[in-house]
Amino acid sequence: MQTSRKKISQITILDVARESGVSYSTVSRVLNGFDFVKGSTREKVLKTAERMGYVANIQARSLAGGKTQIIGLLVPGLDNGYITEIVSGIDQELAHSDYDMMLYTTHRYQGKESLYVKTIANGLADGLILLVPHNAQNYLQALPRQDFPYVLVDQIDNMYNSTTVDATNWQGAYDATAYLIKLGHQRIGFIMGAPQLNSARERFDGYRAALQHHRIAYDESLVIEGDYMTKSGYSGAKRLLSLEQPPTAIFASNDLTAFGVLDAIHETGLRIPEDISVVGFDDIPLASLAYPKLTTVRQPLVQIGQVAVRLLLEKLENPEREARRVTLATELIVRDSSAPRG
Amino acid sequence: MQTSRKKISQITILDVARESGVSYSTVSRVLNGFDFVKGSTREKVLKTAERMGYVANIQARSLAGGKTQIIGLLVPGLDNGYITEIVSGIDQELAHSDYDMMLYTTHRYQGKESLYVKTIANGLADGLILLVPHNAQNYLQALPRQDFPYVLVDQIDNMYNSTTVDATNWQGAYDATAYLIKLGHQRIGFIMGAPQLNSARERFDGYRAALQHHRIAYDESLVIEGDYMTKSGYSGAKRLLSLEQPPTAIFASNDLTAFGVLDAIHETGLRIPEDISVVGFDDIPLASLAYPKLTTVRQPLVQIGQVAVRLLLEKLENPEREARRVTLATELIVRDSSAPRG
DNA sequence: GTGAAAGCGCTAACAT
DNA sequence: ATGTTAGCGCTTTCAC
Repeated sequence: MQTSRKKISQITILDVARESGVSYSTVSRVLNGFDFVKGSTREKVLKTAERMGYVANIQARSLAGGKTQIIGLLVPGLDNGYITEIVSGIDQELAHSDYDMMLYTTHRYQGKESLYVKTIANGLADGLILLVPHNAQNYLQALPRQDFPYVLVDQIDNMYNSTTVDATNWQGAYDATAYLIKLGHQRIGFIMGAPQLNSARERFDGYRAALQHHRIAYDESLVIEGDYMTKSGYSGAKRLLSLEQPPTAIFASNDLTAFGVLDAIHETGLRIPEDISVVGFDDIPLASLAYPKLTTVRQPLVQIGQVAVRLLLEKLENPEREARRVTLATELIVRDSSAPRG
Repeated sequence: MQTSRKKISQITILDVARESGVSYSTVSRVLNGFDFVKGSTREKVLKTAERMGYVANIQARSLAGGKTQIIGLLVPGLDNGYITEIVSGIDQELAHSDYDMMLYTTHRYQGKESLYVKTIANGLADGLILLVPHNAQNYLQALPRQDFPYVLVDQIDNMYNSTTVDATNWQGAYDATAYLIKLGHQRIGFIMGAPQLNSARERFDGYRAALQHHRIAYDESLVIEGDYMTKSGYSGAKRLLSLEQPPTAIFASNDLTAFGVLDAIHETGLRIPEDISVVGFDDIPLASLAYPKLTTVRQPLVQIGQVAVRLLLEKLENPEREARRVTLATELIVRDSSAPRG
């Protein structure tokens, strides 16, 4: 179990110190951008460090109580345009900062999440972004004390008062449903997302609210449980289509689900949108690549990631800052998968 | 510049030692699975560590010369199903091991790659997987001595004798082209990938070889430079379609490019595959979601990731192991975007 | 078998 | 403005 590899010899701060004729800590100060260093000394140190190809040892820095300039990112998985878009936003925003990103996937690793959080918070990173944590409570509990800076994305928590970023899920779903109603659709199927997720519940509520406001009776048989995955869209649509009175439109809780719906409908030979309309949610990049191009509710995915980073950076700079919740607006994007009721 | 956050107090190995009435180093030995520890002691230590919620500090472990149980992963970006599929394979395989993954995106950060490599190799990780490094040489050079374990995915390097994983790009392209020829196509457009990538050149060679073997004259006007991105597929197809004698089939160097081709063709009103056939490469998940479903050359993406991990783990266990190159087979997947010449 | 002690490379008081 | 020194939490000789 012990393959004690020799430590690869490194150029340390000490080497740089020796080489540039100053002390140990002066080099540290220069490297950390401290003020009280003479200009000429700073120059000299920087130059020799550069010349010697010095690279800071993050472990040591972290251990000694310094910052790692790394922010941890916990995501369920990478198999989803929704996630990767947000990650991309995080990535972009981080590029403008001095921070690097370290990404952990929790997918398939049940129960490992809290270990990850602990490890990250133990010093591996200066801050943490939790993407769609399926049970935020558990994770947050794992945080050693609540003073470790973190931001929740697309999931609220009601135990700790966390800083969060999300989108107007309710409003988005309401808008999409109202839009379909305006097109003349009365029987609108709904395929729900993973019910443990806040967004799924909010979208469901938005759907129902729109029906109610337009005096359309809520029909339980038109609502299918799902999990935000393509498969659930496929099977859900199959079920809806086999109803005695099938819907003339289907609102899928996210685009991935909508793709499954599209597929199921294609198989039956029905035409989209002539025979049946389909609307998704998220506007992931593929939405406009699908055939027909998907009408959907756009979440500003990239922006969500960027805002998450900004909020975290704020916290990092000023730990006393109050937690807050930022909710970004969604927008209905009408493409080719929806049309007036035929 | 200095927001000296207090170090968050941790449960250390020392706490566990005190609590279980043994020494400091005994705990370390137990935690590292050393042999010479009495069974009862081991039990006791393990139990108290568990009870106290002890989580190892990776920084400290690494600094002291231990292993981090982290493998670093360098990817250009996450905006591509091709990458995320491989990452997913890596992730899956890692789940069966004691290692965690730390992912770095180099996208947009020109010149930062070698810094990353250095940082990672400095102790942040025990090994490194480089995904499609655009100029491997530069990175590898950065590795402090050549004894840091790493694996190259989908890119060969001819300077250092690196362990690599890739797929049969040449053969795959040959097969796809030969298939189109067999369908009766004579004028086959080709949209190339990013020319600095090995895979792009190999696929191009495969395309030409197939033409030659079937005695079809190579027509330069049918070959468009691209970069593996959707846009280049779109603009490339537009150009091909506006030719005096447009091709009856287009072979795109990857699926992303093929999507752009599909889009461009749809816009002109031409039917796929009746009027024109399209073939891609990679078989990313969307390939079967596109309309029409894309005929493509499947790369075993997930498997590539898995193999990369296995090779790295081998190296980790036995640093003396020789470098080797594993090339996995591609497979032509015929779907709905190709048909005999009309 | 187990404990004591010396670092790993760095930051952050504390001096000067 | 710069040097000195004490750790951070851990692994790893070296003793016992």
